Amino acid sequence: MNADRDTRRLILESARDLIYSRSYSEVGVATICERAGIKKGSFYHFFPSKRDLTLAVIDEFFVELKQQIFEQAFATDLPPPQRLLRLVELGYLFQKEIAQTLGQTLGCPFGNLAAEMSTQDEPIRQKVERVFEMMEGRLAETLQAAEAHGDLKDVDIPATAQAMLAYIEGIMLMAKTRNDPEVIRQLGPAIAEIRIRKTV
Amino acid sequence: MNADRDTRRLILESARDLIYSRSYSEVGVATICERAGIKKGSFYHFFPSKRDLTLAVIDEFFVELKQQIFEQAFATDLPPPQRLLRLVELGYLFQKEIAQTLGQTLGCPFGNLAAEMSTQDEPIRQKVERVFEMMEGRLAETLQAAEAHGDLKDVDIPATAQAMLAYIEGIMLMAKTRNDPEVIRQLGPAIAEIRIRKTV
DNA sequence: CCGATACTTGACCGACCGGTCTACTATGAG
DNA sequence: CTCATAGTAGACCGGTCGGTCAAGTATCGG
Repeated sequence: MNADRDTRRLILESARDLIYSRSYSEVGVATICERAGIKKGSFYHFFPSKRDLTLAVIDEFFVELKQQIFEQAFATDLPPPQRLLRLVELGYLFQKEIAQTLGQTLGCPFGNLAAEMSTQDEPIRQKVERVFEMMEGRLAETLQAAEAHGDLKDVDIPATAQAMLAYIEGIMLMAKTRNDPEVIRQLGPAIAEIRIRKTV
Repeated sequence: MNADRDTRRLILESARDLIYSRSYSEVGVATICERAGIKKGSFYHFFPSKRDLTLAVIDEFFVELKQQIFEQAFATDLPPPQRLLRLVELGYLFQKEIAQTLGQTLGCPFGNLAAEMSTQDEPIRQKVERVFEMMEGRLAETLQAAEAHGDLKDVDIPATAQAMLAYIEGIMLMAKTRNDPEVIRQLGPAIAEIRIRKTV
């Protein structure tokens, strides 16, 4: 009953790595089990289906990136606009490290799943949508703070947060398509320019 | 030798629709043949592999969208900045129409393929990269024109064009994820704010 | 030490995957 | 009319897909 958690974690981590670096459809349950060093029977003891595993992987990934990226990026030691630049820089570093070990730029794990699965699996679509909403919330808080500082006026904060997330996702997709993390560094700073004005 | 072209077109169009509305991996050769009303033997007479078919589908799609969207958007009857807004509006209308007939917002066909396939199939990745480069070229021309009008200063035009494309791709992905084309309308106009300044 | 429960194993399922092959037919040029 | 070639049909291939199942073992509380 403690190898329990171990096996579950093993499955979760091998699935996270494989699905992120390839795609949902390209990775089979057999491959996930092989990488985790377990057998299919064990897999289905912990997860009722490949889809449910994927739902859990999304949660897992979000917790991880929250700790590794968002909490650092949005720390209040810098003024709000510079937190946006730090977010982009951390995103770059994350992709850069992956590129150095795998030789490939993988982009955003949530964006990848959204693009592949949104029309194919409604629960996965909804889960990614919720992850995006949480990211937008963090961005909106930062914009709120900027407004309080007097750095921002007449801006529709939720819409601008959403636009900034869209821009980040776009940059990540371009980096993946070009297979070059430097794209993030070059395009990233323009995030601070994005504004959706209040419609009065 | 004229049913020839017909069959090829039939395959191309059914593949375009199916891959766009689902994904590369989710659509099998058998399904494409079924929708096209032909048999597998005919398929492999025209295309050596599913991948080669997909390469042809990308070309096909690009020609189509160039006529349906880009040529209209970038027509010189409007001043350059408004051409960007028209591009976004045409993108919205395109997604809206699909949403009305299919009940789903599909996003950008190239972005979808890039997200799914970039790490899996190098020729497909390169082809999508080239499509993106062509779009960036069109955007850069428009920025060039804006600069000539005096509407733009000290801007790194190729980088800004790339950033604008990233933003468009991001918006399309958000619209797909939320399954709502209105996202494009709400976030689109901020494209005109994006600027990457010249590093001197 | 017992019994229940958690966990693991590996064989197995039908369906589908991309792709091949042979035999057939339709069509064009000479 | 004839022959070569383009196109079509459909059975077939080994391999993989997600998922199941029965039988076993390890580990637990009592």
